[in-house]
Amino acid sequence: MSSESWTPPAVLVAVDLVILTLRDSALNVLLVERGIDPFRGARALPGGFLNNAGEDIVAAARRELAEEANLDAATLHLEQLGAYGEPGRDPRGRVVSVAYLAISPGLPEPVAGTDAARAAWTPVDEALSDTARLAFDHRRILLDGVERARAKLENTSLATAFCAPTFTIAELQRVYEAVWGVALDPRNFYRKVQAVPDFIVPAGNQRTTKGRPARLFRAGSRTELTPPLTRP
Amino acid sequence: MSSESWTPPAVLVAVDLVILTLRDSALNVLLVERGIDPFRGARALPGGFLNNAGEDIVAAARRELAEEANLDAATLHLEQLGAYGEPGRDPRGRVVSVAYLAISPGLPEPVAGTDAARAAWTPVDEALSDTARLAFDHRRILLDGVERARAKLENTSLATAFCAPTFTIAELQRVYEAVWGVALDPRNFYRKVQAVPDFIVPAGNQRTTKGRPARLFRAGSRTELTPPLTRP
DNA sequence: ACAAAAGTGTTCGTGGTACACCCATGC
DNA sequence: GCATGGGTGTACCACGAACACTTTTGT
Repeated sequence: MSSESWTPPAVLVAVDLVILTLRDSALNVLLVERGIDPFRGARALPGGFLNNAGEDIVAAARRELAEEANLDAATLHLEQLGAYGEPGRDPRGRVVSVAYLAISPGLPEPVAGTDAARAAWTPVDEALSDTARLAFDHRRILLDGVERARAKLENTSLATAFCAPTFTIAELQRVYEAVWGVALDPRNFYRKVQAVPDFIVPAGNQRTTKGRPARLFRAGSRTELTPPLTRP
Repeated sequence: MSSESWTPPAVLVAVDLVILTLRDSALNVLLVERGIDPFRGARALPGGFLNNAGEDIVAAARRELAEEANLDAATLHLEQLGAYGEPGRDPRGRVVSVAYLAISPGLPEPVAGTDAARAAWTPVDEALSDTARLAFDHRRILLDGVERARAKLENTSLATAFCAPTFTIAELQRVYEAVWGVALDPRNFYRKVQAVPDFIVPAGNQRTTKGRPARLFRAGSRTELTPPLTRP
């Protein structure tokens, strides 16, 4: 260690949000167009600095979720991805950003006249394309977020966080197919998810546009999936 | 957002290390006895503040690894666990700590007359016992680190990071048994690990204290295990 | 020879995949 | 009726658990 009179350097702490949802059976992420430098005009993940020195980091994430995306953190899944603190990631100075992954059901309106007017759902494939050019290291953070979601679909009930309070098994299947980017057999999927105790529980009937009406389900109490649903 | 003249609050950033190894077929973690307040005299994870505003966080982790544990980060596994930033976790003020998980092979001497003299390998069971009373939120960080290690044994070649450059399959099995806390069938384990392409590759012969000599292996190029080794 | 640990062969049951088939609705 | 999607039955195959058995060393 150094001498006792040495004091450690202070840095700025920000939060960034990877907010994923399903739109038209495709995985989408919420991006904002930056109104200020650096990276003015470029697209970026929603986020911002801590409000004051006493604000909890996850509280800051929830606040940004409300401010920038008009989403209620109480109703959706929110978990930390990690800290991104490379020197030089922000040209303004030393900023350490704590990234969070949020999963939102359906499509709660592509945000309207709120503080979040500049926010727009963007297909993940497009956001990660070479032409997208996200601000800062947000491409890296988005990649990590998507990978985290992919992995957690296997072992946890995270998929239900993409769905409305009640959903059909086919809707749940579309979550897996969109996030994993694969096609699954509906008949086997149907039995597989019901074989996991307390993963999903029945909740009545529904009729769809075509074909036989599907049963409705709610998310059950089980959070860890045993056995896991393995991707092909 | 607030007015443009508002400046975000600065906080202190620290790194904490969960360094795991195997000693006598038991999972151990490196703990240091704190020489200064707060929590003077209590045991804590090795760690410290960033050296200066330009230091990369993972570089700070590597530096602490060398200073406090006399370990070379180039030779061992190091990955981020996440950020721990609850207000009040450090009585000195607002500190956000970025925790790292390090895996070290064998037992590179319980550290000697170095800067790390106060460091000691401690069985994880003991470190997590109710009487241990780790400083700050280090019990939580240690729990997360152990759980991360457990999970990654299934899907990655992390287990080889606990082993010397060459090792026998029985030694590799002891890693799994110690980290998972279960007993495995040696015969099935033997074939299972060899069935994963490039997980481990042969490297000559060895004789042990008793019984038939075992073949030696090195870690292969494969990092993701497909199929995974599932814990019973 | 005996003990101990390494390594092999084989059986059995479970669980996933593939796919044929039946059911319930809208048109 | 037919088309469409929901839901069921079942045969097959692969893989893991269990365990008898053989091999190679030290003493």
